[in-house]
Amino acid sequence: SEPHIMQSCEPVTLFPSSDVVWIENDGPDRANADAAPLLDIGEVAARFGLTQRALRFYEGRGLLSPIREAGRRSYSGRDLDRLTLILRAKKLGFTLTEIAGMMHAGEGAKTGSLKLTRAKCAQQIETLERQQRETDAALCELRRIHTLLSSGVRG
Amino acid sequence: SEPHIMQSCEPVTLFPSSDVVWIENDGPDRANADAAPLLDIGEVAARFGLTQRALRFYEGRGLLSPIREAGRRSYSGRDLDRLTLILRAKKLGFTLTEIAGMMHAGEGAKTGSLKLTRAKCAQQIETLERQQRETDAALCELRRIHTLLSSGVRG
DNA sequence: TTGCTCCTCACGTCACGTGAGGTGGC
DNA sequence: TTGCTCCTCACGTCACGTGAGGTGGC
Repeated sequence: SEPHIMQSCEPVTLFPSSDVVWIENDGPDRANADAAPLLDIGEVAARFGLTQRALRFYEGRGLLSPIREAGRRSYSGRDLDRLTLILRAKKLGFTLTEIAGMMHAGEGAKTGSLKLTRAKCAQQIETLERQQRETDAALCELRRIHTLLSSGVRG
Repeated sequence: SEPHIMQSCEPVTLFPSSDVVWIENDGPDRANADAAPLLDIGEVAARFGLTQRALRFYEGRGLLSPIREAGRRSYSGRDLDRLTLILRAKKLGFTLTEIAGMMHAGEGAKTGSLKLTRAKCAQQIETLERQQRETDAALCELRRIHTLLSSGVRG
């Protein structure tokens, strides 16, 4: 019931002799449990802490494709697995366009997983490290200012 | 000629008995040097490492207002001072809307400086710290994946 | 009939990028 | 006339937020 838990070890599959990782979910059982009831958009939004608008937006971007029942979206276990993957990739800082590409590359080969190349991984690390340095510098400056405000000029 | 140098100590003025800081520039002499030649948008963009589009956009947001000479924008020393302030505040992670507010609050009181309250400063620190934690977690995971890719499966 | 949840446009936000078509002076 | 720099719309991008107006079943 808590999709936001911090995991210290996320499932990742190495593809032998290749520069590719497949990011996948730990519960390959849920997708098989097609007996599980379908969820409507309100339920999914609540469980994942998203807005309904976000879910519709992901669908518009081709990342999700729940079936329709009487015009309403109905999400299967497989849809929830995909959504979990999307959110994991988002946490890693990838754009929806990038995630769509990684999903597309996952289909056929290893359906239900995201294809992440070694080069892409390294590039993302560099991007986030630069961002980290910039935020560090900003925090340093802001803390200096805040210290001035706290310690100073009260009398 | 290098506007991007890292400064370990940026000029900040304390307003006695108040929870307010005025962020200002160290060169209050340049604004007086009105004898300095006016620069066109191409020059300013080149000197500050910005696009002309960005400068026009800041103007549209009311952050800059260079005079027009024969239809062309002409930037004074005072305009360059304002631009320097804008870029400093951007580095601290403030939005243009926030910067406009800080500039507005600076006019009349301490023209040519940005008004930063203690509360706003603390809030911004919290925002950046949360962002820092999220990026940290992402980097941790990406490095783990990258290590797997590097060390693993070559034979 | 009211109330709830869902639906589809479609415009707004943020900080610009990117042409499209036109002007002025060398 | 060509070439350069500047100009003003105005649409595109990113990931949604936010109504606007309408539907179906309890």
